[in-house]
Parts: sequence; C-alpha cells; structure tokens
Amino acid sequence: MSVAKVVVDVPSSQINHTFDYKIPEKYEALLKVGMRVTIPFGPRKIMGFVIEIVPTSDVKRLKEIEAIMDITPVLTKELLQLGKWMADQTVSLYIQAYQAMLPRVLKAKYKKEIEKLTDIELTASLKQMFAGRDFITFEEFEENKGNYAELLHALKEGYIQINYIVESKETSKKALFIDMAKEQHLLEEAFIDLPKNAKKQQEVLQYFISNPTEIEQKKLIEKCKTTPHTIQLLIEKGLLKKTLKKVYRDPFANTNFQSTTALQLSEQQRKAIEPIWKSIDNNYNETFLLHGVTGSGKTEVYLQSIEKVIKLGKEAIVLVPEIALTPQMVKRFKGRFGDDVAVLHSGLSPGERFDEWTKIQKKEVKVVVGARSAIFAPFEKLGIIIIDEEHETSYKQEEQPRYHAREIAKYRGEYHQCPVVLGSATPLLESFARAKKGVYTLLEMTSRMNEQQMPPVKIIDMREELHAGNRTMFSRELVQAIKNRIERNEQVVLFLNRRGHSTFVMCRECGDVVKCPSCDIALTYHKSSYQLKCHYCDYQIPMIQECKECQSKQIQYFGTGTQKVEESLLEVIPEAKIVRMDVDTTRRKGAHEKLLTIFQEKRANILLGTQMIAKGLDFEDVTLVGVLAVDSMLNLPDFRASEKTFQLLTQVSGRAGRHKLPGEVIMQTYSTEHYAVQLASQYNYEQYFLHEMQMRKSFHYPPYYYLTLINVSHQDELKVQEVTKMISRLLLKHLSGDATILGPTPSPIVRINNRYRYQCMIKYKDEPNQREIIRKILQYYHDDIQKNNLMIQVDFEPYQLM
DNA sequence: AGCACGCCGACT
DNA sequence: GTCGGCGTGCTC
Repeated sequence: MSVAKVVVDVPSSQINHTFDYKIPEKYEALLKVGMRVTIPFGPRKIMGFVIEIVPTSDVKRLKEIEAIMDITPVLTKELLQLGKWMADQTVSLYIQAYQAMLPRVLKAKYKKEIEKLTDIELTASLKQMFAGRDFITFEEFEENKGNYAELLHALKEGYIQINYIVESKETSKKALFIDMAKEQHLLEEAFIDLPKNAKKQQEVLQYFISNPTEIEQKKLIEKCKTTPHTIQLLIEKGLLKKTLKKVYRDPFANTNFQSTTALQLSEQQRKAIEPIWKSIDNNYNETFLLHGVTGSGKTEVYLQSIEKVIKLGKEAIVLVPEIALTPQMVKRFKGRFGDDVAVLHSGLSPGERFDEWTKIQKKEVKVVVGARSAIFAPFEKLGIIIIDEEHETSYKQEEQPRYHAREIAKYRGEYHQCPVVLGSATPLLESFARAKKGVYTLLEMTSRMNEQQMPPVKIIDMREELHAGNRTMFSRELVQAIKNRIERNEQVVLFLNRRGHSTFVMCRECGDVVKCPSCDIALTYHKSSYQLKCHYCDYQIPMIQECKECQSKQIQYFGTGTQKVEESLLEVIPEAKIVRMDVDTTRRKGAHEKLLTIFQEKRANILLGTQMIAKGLDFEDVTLVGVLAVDSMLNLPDFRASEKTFQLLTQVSGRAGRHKLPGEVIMQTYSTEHYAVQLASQYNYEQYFLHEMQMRKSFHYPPYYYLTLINVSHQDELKVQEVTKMISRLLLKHLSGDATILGPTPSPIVRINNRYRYQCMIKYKDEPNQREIIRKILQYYHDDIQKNNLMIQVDFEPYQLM
C-alpha cells in the first residue's frame, strides 16, 4: 500500500498541513508527486496537490484518492520544495504558494449537483424542480428558491444524493484542419472532372496539388479566398477530409519576427559577459549585478549568455517588468531564438497563458520571457536566470504570497547551480550595497554603445517661473524648446509623474474637497466620462455642479492629470500634435501599440504620458524629454521616495537622443537643490548611492535594517487600534531587544472601502524567530480573522508602504 | 472554507 | 414535541 501526502485546496490556516490518502491500486503506477488529484474531504470532494508518496501512514482511517487530474505532474520536485519554502518565508498557506506558481486555469472549479435516486417519494416541489431530469445543478436549486428542509429530508431518506464535482478550467484550443483524403495523383484526376464553373473548388484543389500537406481551415480560406462551404463540397466528394486538432493559441500569430544573429560584443560587454559565461560553464551559482547605463547594451549580454546556455542543452528564464514587456522587447528575443521562446505576460488571456506554460512544461521551448510569475517556469535544467531592471517594484507580488521574484530567482539559481543576473541602470540600493560587499559580483558597463553621451539635463526652478508671472505648468524654456523641435520636425517626450497627484475637485468658497464616502481619499475627476471616481474602490458619481456644503457654484479642479496637461499644452502651443498615453487611453487591448505607432510614424510630434512611457521606448527623432513635475514623487510618505525619483528621472532621460541627433532633457521642479534631482541630472549613480546610503544609515532603513510591515484593517476603528496596539506589544515582548517597533500608526490612507487601516513596522538586523512569532500572533487572532472580518497583512521587506 | 452536529428559543 | 437559528469543531 502506498500513501500520498496531499496539500488540499482549503485556504485556512487550520488546514495548512498535508493530509494522507491511500493510493488505489489502479493509480499506483500512474500517480506521481506534483500531480493534482481529487480527494474526498469531509462530506465534500476537492482538489489537492500530491506532495510526497510514502509507504505507510499513522492515520487510522485513510480515505482513497478519488481521481488523478493530470497526466504529467504540474509541479516539479523543485517547485514543490520551493513552494513550501516560499509559504514559510512569506507566512502564507502552502496551497496559496502552489497556486501562485501555476497558470490560473489550473485552479480547480467546484460544482455541486443534486441527483435523483427515486421517482416516487419526492415532494411535489422537488419533483417539479427536476422536471423529469435525473440531475439538476445546485445553482439551479438555489436560483429557484428551493426548500432546504425538503432537500435535507430527501437526502436523509436517500431519495436524492449530492454529487460534488471538481473541474479543471484548463481547455485546449482546437482548430479545424483540412487534408487530402486521396493521393495527389487522384486529386489531379478529380480536378479534371470538376465542373467548369466550380472555379473556387478548382482553386482549393489546385492548392493541395501543389502543397500536399495538411493546413488549418482558417489559413486555407485566407490563401484561396474561399469559404467553408466550398471546402465542405470537396469533403463531400471525398477528396478532402477534416480533422479537429489541438493547437496552441498564438498571441503573436500575425507578427513576423525578423531573425537576428549575435552582434559583435564591445570591449565592455565582453568584460561583463565573461564572468557570466564562466559561471554557466562551471555550473556555478553566483549572483551578478550588471550595472549598465541606459544604452550600454545589456540586452545583448543577456542574449549571448542565453545562447551559451542553450548550446549546453539548458534553459533560461528572463524576467522583464510588466510595462516593459512590449512587442519591441519580445521581438529581440524571438528574433534571436525563434520558436524556442515562450512569452508570459498579463496581457495574455488565461488560455494563451496556459498554452505558453504548456510549451515550457513539455520542454518545447528553451527560453521564457515574462513578468514576475514567469520565475516559476517549470524548467528542469535551468542554466541562467536574468532579471532585467531589477529595481522595478513590480517584481514584488502585492498579495499573498508576497514574494519577491529576486528571492525566488536566487533560490532556483542555487538549486540548479546556475548564475542569476540582475541588470539595471539604477540598481536598488540594497542590491548595489550587496554588490559592494561582495555578496553579488558587480559587473559595470559605464559607457553607451556608440560612445554617445547621455543627453544634457537642464533643471528649471518652477518657483522662479512663478515669480516671473508664468502661471502655466510649462516653463518658458520648455515651451521654447518644444516649439523649436516642432519646427525642426523632431519629436518630444513629455513625462508627467502622476503618482501622488490626481485631479481632485474643491470648492473655492468653502474649501470642501469631494471625498469618497467609504475611503479616506479625494475623488479623481475623469473628464472623458464627466465623472468623479474613487481609485481605491469602485465608487463613482457624476461631476458635481455645486458644492454640497455651501451650494457655491465655484467648483475647481486641482492637480494635473495628463488630460489637463494636454489641454493646457494646446493653449500654449496650438500647433502641437499630441499622443496621450495613460491608463485611460491604453485600456483597450492593442491601444498601447496603436498609439506608439502613430508616434513612430511621426503623425504626432509630442508623446505625453505617465510611468508607462518611462521605459524601453526608442524613437530615432526624439531629441527632447521634458519632465513636468518632479516633486510629487519626492514628497510621498515612503523612505524610497528619493530613490524612486532618481530611478525614474534617469530612465526618462534615457529616452532622448538615442541615435544620430543629440538629445536634451528639461526637468521642471520646485526642489531644484534636492540631491536626487541634482545627481540624476548628472547621471551620477555612484554619488547618489553614497548619499542615499548615508540617509538610510542615519534613519535606520534598508539596507542597514530589514523591515516588516504589519497592516491591520477592520470596519471598526477602535478595534483596529486595539489589535494593532496589542500586536506591537506582543512583538516588543517576544522579539530581541535589537528590534524597533514603529507604531501603531494610521496607514497613509486611513480608510479604504469602509475599513480602517493601521500599521506597525518592525526594523531589525537579525530576528531568526520573527516568522514564528508572527505566525503565533496570526494564530491568536485566527477566530477574529475568520469570523469578525479582521484582516492582518504581513509584508516582509515591503515595497509599498501605503 | 464548508459542512455537520448540537444546543436553545419559538411555534404548530 | 419539532423546526430552525447559529456557535463549535472537524476535515486524512
């Protein structure tokens, strides 16, 4: 007898351990560790992951595994082990960890149905509900307001039974394929016999005579410009046949990727790549920090490292931040490695995502390029892991399990004994500090590919503009520079940092700001729909005409949305042709690319946008980059505010003068003297690093201290305060004396969706027992969490302090 | 999480 | 006496 240890699909901390199940004889040979199974659990039937197969169990009455859901395991042994580690590290549940590693469609779907076992004894209303059928769904019973007492009675008497159904949502896409039903020469004979006026049929047949292979019906129709009907006629004549085949959904079906070959490496690229190659060759786990300025050719270093890995028969994972995962980026990898590449990003439909994942699972690809969760690609012979733009915050998952892709990468690198490469022009302070300490190997690429200089940066003091009577949001110098580019038929990128900034509405008479009734936040004005929306819940109302407090009609918007910037810009420079890119204009699928194409084809001279235009864009004729308001980000309540500002400014500046024409950057700010602004304008990362490290040291922030953020929320403010206070007291008592506990303090946004939010923060150097203590605290509040709607979120090394 | 079991008040 | 409300505790 063999026993399977199963992690079951019940998201509760009481269930957060394995359950033993007997493996029925018929499954003994089939069942492998890492497969999904359906199992009886109490009165129900649910899904579970087989974690381990052992000979015996201590449990007295074992139930049997009911069915196997997969032919091949969905989790490798490595991922099973990694999932456990991740759950422990992030204090989350095993089931959550495993599900985070898999495409969504592999999550089980549960259904209940009621089966009728006898016809006679049923009550009239139940009989009516069945209406002659043997099964009805439980949903149907509920929708028709079925009587639970009757149901329960019938169940007890055995007139009916309830079946629990576990379904996997995964589906394969099927496509219709057309093939010849007879040999080629027979088709030729048939061709002559076709009626003279059956032009289209002739054409289709001719196609097969010259291309005697199977083809997808859709493509055939396209090629011969015909209809399904014509093909159907040929099928009926017995000349062709159709089959339904599983196909992969191809998100890049209509894209041609021009194939590229390895470029000659520059001296500095060669210096950077050699240690990586050495590490690949020697199966040596080492973390590299590739610090390369924008345009220094980091991607080529990645590509040629991967090439080496593939030659050795191994696989590669490349992580790219979500917003940088544009077709341009994909093109570089598909161009070099062709069909060996799978792409995973959030723009894919769940089905497409599953198909890409399947290609990895079946080892049909060697390289995966993707956003955060691609770090879990089920490769088994990893040769390298690359994280591009490693400082990006999107590598941290902001929901359970709150993992950071970098930490997962290091774990997998260690497991596979392969290098991990972290690349960035502006590395995270922690990473650079580690590189300096020798924990990571630092690789520097300090000059740009074509020996071009970074574009000069001019800082404009907006206070002076105001003193000079300029009340617009564009400095005189910026306006002049833009006009100048338009004249020369060159292009401009205008960057508006909207974080911490949004268009709110205020009454000029009484100063009342329109706020969300359930969140502690001002509503944002959306001009396109003429509505006021809350960005934290889905509350929205039509734009107000008069103040609710004083009935004044003096209502004014404040803040600067991209819409407003566009309008004011057109007032100052009426001849400007502007492409605006923000969440509103890029929501629809494909809108992103469309807007970029317009700009690319020079049908516009100004690209105006938010965060999303800071990265990766590369246009030949962009010679001016304008940053409209640096300050909003600097002043966020976040110890990383200055670092994020520095990163962003450096990145945006890199958009100008990437080709033949020289570029220029203009930064407008009210804090001209701030070191992040000053040093970003000089492209001096090293100096910035030293300065910021000083700050972190004196304020006890990372990398000198680690942080843990505990966030408590509940609809009752007193309750939240009380719990948070208790938690900090417990932490103080049980953590070592070296740890500091900040708080409880109200979160920067005190109320979201009618829930009050308080937090406390642990600053520490070394607390090996921390996780255990926090687990106990969570245990202590278990009942409150389960029954009283209390929420306690724990975030180790947080990136988002809101 | 879901579901059964069990204990107590309300009502035929 | 029985129905149904919810609090409690278990699920290999």
